[in-house]
Amino acid sequence: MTPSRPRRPLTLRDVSMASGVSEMTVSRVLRNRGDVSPATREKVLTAARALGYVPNKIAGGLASQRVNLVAVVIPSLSNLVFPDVLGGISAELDDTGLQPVVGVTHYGPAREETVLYDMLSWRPSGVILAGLEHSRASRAMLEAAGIPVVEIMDVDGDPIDTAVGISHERAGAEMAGHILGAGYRRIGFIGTHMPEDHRARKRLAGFERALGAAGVPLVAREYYQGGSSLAKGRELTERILAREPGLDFLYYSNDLIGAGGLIWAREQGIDIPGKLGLAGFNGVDLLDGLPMRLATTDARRLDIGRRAARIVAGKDPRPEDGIVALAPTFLPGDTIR
Amino acid sequence: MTPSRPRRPLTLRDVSMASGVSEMTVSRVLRNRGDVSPATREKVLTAARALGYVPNKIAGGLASQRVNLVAVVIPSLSNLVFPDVLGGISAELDDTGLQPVVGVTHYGPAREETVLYDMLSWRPSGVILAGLEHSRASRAMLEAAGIPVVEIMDVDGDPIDTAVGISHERAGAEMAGHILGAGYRRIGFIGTHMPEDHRARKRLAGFERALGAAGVPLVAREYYQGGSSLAKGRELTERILAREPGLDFLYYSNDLIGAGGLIWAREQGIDIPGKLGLAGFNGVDLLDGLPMRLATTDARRLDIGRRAARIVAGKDPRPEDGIVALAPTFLPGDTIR
DNA sequence: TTGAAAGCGCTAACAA
DNA sequence: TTGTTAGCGCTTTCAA
Repeated sequence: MTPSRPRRPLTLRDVSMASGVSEMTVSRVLRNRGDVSPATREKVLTAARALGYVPNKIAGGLASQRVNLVAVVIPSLSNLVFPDVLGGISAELDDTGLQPVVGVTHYGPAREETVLYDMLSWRPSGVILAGLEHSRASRAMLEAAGIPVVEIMDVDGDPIDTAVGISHERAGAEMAGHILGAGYRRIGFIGTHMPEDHRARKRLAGFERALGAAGVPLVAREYYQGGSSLAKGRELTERILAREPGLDFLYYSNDLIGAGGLIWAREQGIDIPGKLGLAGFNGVDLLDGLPMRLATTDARRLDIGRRAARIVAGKDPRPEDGIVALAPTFLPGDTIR
Repeated sequence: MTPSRPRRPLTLRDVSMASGVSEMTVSRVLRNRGDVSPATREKVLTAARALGYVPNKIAGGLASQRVNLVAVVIPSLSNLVFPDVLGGISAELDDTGLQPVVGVTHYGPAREETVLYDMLSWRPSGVILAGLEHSRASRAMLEAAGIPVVEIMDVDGDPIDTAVGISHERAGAEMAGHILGAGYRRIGFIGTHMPEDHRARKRLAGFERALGAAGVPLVAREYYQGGSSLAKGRELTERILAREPGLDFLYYSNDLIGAGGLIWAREQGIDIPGKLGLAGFNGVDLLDGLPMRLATTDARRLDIGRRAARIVAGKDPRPEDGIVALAPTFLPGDTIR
């Protein structure tokens, strides 16, 4: 038999009355806290189930001054990379009783501020947020919150508390090394319109630095606005090669536009990787299965999520210097000779 | 100057003392509620900002018995379709003061139960969840919650409260109509291993029903486990055609495996859409830019998110029969002749 | 092992 | 327009 629709939400007191056990003891049973006799325990659980009681965490959180939430603040969900990071986070949080709550900023610092304010107002046990660049107000809020704060994805900068990620500067530089090592010399770059995307900017900086150190200039760049897609990659690749037909390598700021470029170039009958080499960034496996595998860098998304979660959960200690730098890994693919 | 790290979290009282205004009035200012003189208002805001005060929603929610959260429960984030749904939801919630909170079930009914229990314990103002199939206990919880519950994606079934989605039965049947209309007769199906994916199952049922009505049998099916990817699509397509070389059409349960099949078939030099036609499902735009555009059905993800959110937010009334059926839309592409 | 009292930080309702 | 009082539903603390 289904209990009828309640007019008033159920409270501990209802369970207490139904079971003839004090509220306090009901509370203990429902949280598996303290010693309760098996008999009492059974009575309480039966009553709670019969009523369909769901504890009120609002009240519980207020009374205990603790809330089992971890705020996770990321720029976007449609980016392919963040679902992986989230996967790592929730896998690692799973056995801790902590729950991730996700907020999305759409790469806007003002929006990030709002999202942080909203999340902090729930008094979470920790914060994981993408990037090291935040507004003054955001930093102030995080510092004042008095909880673990882990900035993820990037380690090129000054963390508020702890940073877990890769050095994008280094990822760019290492890719330059592989490209130069393969003998390419007329190199172009295709990426999102910068200011908001700090990590892409740092990769490009590292990339250019390493090229420069070898005396090779970056011959051309093509920027775009808005989301990444195969179609964007096609269009930009066509455009940059129209402008600079002599290019023999294209470094893309992500795999998706890189794959678009790859598809377009193959359609044009361009010899890849002979005449033209290509590389992307991220190492998304969604694209496995294309006719040719794009060279790229594994950005260690899953590991970043895991390590960040471990620190927030107190499974790992915060490192002295507050920085956990993972190694970006070059994935050769078929598009570098 | 930065305020020093607080030992004790700030409360309204701190703002009250710092500004010389009563707690109640501070509360009013911070919520823009009731009439407050501009002068008082200014005093309060200045003090709050100087201290770096962030209101405590736990306490607020308990006192007001209202919480501006909407629980959104979906099977997966890596599915490409759910980020779109979420986009629709948060776009529509944006000006309502309501905040979506996302929970992920990984297609497990038991996991769904846990997630729902956890979310309901925060006493959200409404619930949006994917699908019409839930455990007995989940249904009971939702019915007992006394808040708007919108089940999304699917309308083939009995909603707990309200359903917003497309009829997958109809989507399958309509696709069959287009395929038959184009003259294909030896048709195969490729999809995920069923039980957990009710919507794919319903599409297939509608598809077969419509084929059957035309006296055309479904010649072959190929199921797979685990996530979708281009690689999976290649592999399954190769396998089904090895088994049934005479097939002239393949209907895939999603665009990603369909695209994998498309890429593989082109590599084999198969004449598409002449010798072999292909269609997927969802209408994900991530894949725009492939050499050939896969025929598919737009599952109306964004609209579903928007309509669901409007109902939860009270912008739209709940329809009498509790069902908002959107029309799945055929997108022809280049893979049906 | 169980229970009683106090109070978490805020807001509803009412009073001034 | 501002302030006072009570209490939201739970857990902490202490006592039995």
